[in-house]
Amino acid sequence: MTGWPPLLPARHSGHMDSSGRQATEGLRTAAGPRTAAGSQAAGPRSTAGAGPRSGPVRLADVAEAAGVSRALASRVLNGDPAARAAAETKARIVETAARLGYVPNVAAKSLRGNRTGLIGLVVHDLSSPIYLELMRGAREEAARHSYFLVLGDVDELLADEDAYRILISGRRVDGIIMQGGHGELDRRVGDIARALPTVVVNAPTDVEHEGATQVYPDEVAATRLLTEHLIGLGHRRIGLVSGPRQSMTNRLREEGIVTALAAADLELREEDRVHGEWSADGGRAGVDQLVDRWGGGADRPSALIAGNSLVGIGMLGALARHDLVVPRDLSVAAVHDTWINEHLAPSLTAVSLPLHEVGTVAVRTLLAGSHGGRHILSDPPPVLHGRGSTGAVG
Amino acid sequence: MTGWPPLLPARHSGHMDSSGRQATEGLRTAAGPRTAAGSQAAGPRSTAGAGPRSGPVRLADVAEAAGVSRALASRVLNGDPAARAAAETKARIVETAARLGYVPNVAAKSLRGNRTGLIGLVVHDLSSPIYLELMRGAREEAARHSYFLVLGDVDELLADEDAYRILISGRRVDGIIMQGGHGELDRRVGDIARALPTVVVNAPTDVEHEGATQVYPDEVAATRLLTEHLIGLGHRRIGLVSGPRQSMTNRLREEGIVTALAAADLELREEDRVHGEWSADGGRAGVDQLVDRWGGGADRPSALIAGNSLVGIGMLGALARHDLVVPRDLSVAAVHDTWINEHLAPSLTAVSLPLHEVGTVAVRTLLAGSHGGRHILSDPPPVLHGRGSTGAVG
DNA sequence: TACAACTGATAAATCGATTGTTCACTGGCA
DNA sequence: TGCCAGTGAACAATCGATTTATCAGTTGTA
Repeated sequence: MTGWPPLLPARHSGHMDSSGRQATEGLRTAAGPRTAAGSQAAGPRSTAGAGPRSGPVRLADVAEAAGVSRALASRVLNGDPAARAAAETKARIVETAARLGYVPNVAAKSLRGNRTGLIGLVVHDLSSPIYLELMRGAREEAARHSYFLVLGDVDELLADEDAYRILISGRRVDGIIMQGGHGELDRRVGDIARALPTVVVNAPTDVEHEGATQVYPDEVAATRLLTEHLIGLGHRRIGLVSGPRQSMTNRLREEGIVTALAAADLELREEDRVHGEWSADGGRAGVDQLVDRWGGGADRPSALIAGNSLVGIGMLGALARHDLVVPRDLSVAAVHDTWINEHLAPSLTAVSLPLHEVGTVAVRTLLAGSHGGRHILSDPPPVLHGRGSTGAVG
Repeated sequence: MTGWPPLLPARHSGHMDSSGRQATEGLRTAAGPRTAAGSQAAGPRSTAGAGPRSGPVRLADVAEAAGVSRALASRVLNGDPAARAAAETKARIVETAARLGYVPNVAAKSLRGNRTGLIGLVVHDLSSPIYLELMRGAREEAARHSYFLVLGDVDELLADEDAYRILISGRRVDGIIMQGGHGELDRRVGDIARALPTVVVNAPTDVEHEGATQVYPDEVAATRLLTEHLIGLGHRRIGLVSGPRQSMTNRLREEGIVTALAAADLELREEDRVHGEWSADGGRAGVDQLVDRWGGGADRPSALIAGNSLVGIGMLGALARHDLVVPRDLSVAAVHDTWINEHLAPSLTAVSLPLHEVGTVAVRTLLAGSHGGRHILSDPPPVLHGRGSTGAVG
């Protein structure tokens, strides 16, 4: 009625914990002591005297109710082929478990089985709709295998030695999926991968981390498609506002653009590209910088590619503020198709990457045992969504 | 080198699992059998003959190395005041643990302590930037208490009896934070709260779920502020595009609007409100509907309030498509301030709600033992961010 | 008639940490 | 000397499930 009894347990005064946190603080689940019976050592089963048990149903309860041993109950309920039991017995066990509402205790399973059923998902950009799609894919695939996702944060993990140790070394999770593209983290991937199966997603790095598998979409194909679309519309000079120049993601995306342009005997001019952050602010800053370069003159690209969706949103806003009308004065096309794109004014042309699949495959790879190396997803291929922000040149 | 040995274990042919999933599939961590020594029953400690142990460092290892019992090591490392040990001994234990790189096994701790260190976060709208902020707040607060968040999905949980049972009854998490506003789930909150400490966030429901605490921001104050802003700009007729009419969230938001309007002797006309989904699509549909009602005439509100940020984005897009210029023809203001708002063209005026704090408080409430009832967050208060989408009437 | 093989099932060890209880000492005091 | 209280620390039960041996019967077979 009044809710849950478990309050924060009385705090110990001295903490040996290296951090200043309240490690002991927390919840207690409902169970409580099973029977007040304290010591009754090895006496012959004292089935008498004990109440009907209050806590959750244990395997032992099922076994007892079904009149078999815990061992057999365990095997039958887990579908262990080594469980040689009469069909009738099997049925009885299963039925009893269902009747009693038996649910295995996860902690006990983990302890014994050395497997937690959890996958750590370590991100550093929880606000990006781009990353969310990946996260959803991962979650769904994990669920399919009865796994759950545990959320971690890169910066926190790096800042907090303890959290880091607990997550990585405390065997709290069976494996880790990390969002790459975070310099500091990228440098520690090796350590992590040595402790746990590790998959790095969606932001390839140059270093081939020992043991960590990389999973990412076909970036080159995506920007190639985008560029071909623009060329098809008659654009001959195309600019780019992207993320950090040296990041591998950017380099791959540039590669796609350059390739497509080259095929049409065009090139990506040095003066037409700007590099900054992978964010809306970055997009705005990029546009400001370009407009500044152009100085009001007409000597400018007729189309701009946004390094990602966020950058694209920032660009549209900034262009409007500079009184440049899209697509009349300038076409804009972005990498990543999110739900926002079609609601912008003008709606934003974009190429979609299979981020959902990246998440899916990351989990699958992890569960199958990661082997290091890179895994480029080319299926499904990038798809172009032509919208209002791109128009024919002229 | 080749990566992680643990592949998917050979699959059992027959599954007793009620679902069709591969419950046994998964990862195995590195440990492996500790020593090949099989049976050596109760013989006097055979410390000899065993290698130096390959797996992770256990408490027993620390104890042995420090020359004390496991019990004492445990107490000292946990800062248990009941640990009466010479200062020197304590120091030796702590030092040894550090030197060996001891990290407690989470599963063992959970099993013994009946506490997992995990909080389930069950959402049904992982793509909304609104909800993300809440999620970040929750994650941060959880981390502060050495808790981690486990991600769940409402629909999945409802659809998959097994997942539901594992998460709720399997003692996989110590408590649950649920995103309210999902009819089907709202109806089952009572069951869940009976099994686990439960907090429902950000979408109040009428039913006072027994045992579940509700935490949400001061919706009324938010829309009141928004409305006052518009009235201050000279608007006398204000419309609303919102979510489901009967949802409590909507009713509270309408209440704020009506209150503010009444204070200025104005009212919210029936014909000026539209109800639909809490999404950008909903916003678009709402505008389409209103425009249809107006039929091109000038008999319409001079300002519209968007029930939330997503709706606002959809509205701006739709208005542009109808050739209505914001804010010249119509002002628009939304509930929720997200990063997108300032990048839209025009930038979107909005009132910010303390979603981050909702997440924070939800976790804190859960850890402190939830007591049922409602918890309305009025600190920090809603803040108005005036931007380009609202202008003086005229 | 033995011996092996198979059936149906159980006992007990194990996973790693926590914690109630007990034990061996050492001084202090009568 | 004898007893009590306080220190410093160890024993052993426990949490709940998995799994390796092992066992008692029964059948088949050489």
